[in-house]
Amino acid sequence: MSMDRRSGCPINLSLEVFGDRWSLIILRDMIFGGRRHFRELLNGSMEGIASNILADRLKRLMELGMLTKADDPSHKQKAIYSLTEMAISLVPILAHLGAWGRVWLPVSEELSIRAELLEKGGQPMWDKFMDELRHEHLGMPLDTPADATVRATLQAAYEAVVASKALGASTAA
Amino acid sequence: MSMDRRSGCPINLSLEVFGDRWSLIILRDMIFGGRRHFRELLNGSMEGIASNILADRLKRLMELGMLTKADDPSHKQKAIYSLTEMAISLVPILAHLGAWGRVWLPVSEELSIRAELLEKGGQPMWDKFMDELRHEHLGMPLDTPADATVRATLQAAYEAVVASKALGASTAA
DNA sequence: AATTCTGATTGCATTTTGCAATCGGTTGCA
DNA sequence: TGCAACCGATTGCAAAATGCAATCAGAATT
Repeated sequence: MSMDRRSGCPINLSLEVFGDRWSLIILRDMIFGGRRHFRELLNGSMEGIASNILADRLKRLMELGMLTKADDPSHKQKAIYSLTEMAISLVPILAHLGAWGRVWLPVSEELSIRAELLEKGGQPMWDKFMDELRHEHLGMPLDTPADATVRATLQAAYEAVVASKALGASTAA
Repeated sequence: MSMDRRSGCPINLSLEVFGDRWSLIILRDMIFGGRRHFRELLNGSMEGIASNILADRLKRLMELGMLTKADDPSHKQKAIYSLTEMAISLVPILAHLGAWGRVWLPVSEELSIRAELLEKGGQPMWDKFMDELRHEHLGMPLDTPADATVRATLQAAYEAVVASKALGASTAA
């Protein structure tokens, strides 16, 4: 992954950050999956990222200022990766991207429910989510502490679809 | 460029469409630059795309349903590339991406003025722009014909910044 | 003491990219 | 009629990125 700086165009520069097949997947798993450790990202990735690519992209995202790394007090070898504000502010873009993909690409039902909810929730939901991420990753106080976090809400919806699909399959069989 | 279909996640599938360094640049030049021909895209590209990469991406974007190709009546060898609705509906994503890049990346002043105006214009401006693109590329009637198109407005702002920078440089020297 | 888990690194084959040269056909101009 | 410029690509080749499996050393668990 080179860093050409081919032009000062905002879209081009953004593409030089995300214009590969893994960087945004890693950020997606951190943001929506709540993953913070190397192994979580490695094994939890649905798309099966290779460890050398993961290591390379984590390093690159740190150099770009999207992530920071800190020692995990509970384990001398563990590193905790945190999102920076630069990465947290991608939430609206991810929401739009998910919404677009849901319309135009062959998404699976259970994996697109999150995108659907996030689209319907709109800016208020994105703001709440970003606030929660700032709390988790930057240690900032929550604006308005809520009983159900956005991530938990999305996760619950996902699991409900998976359960209903399993039920439908078993009754149909 | 392979088409893995690594997972049915909307973000992943979107990334399998845009997750490279050129596809979105080509769409940007077609959408904001109004380019329709191979040579226009080849020579007009600020980032200097190679002709084989351009040919490959145009083919791929057509396979994905983002572009169509038609003969140019004025020239037996010329092909006109048109955006499909799938591509036109990327305008809000490009607007967000530009806005994000403008905040977090070392954009140049003259190249980011468009992103700034597009961000300030918000959804109404995006809607108007998409309407104009549908007219240009799909032959649809304009909802509300306006004197100044969005593209012309953005282009004029760009040229004003270039001119003022040139003026500033000459008076400073 | 042995096993498992941690965040990586290494080697290697395959694929993709970037670059320059070139292709056969078309057009505009002298 | 000749000829240069232009049309959308294609080809060859070196360099870089990717995907995959094996492996690493230190730390924690059993």
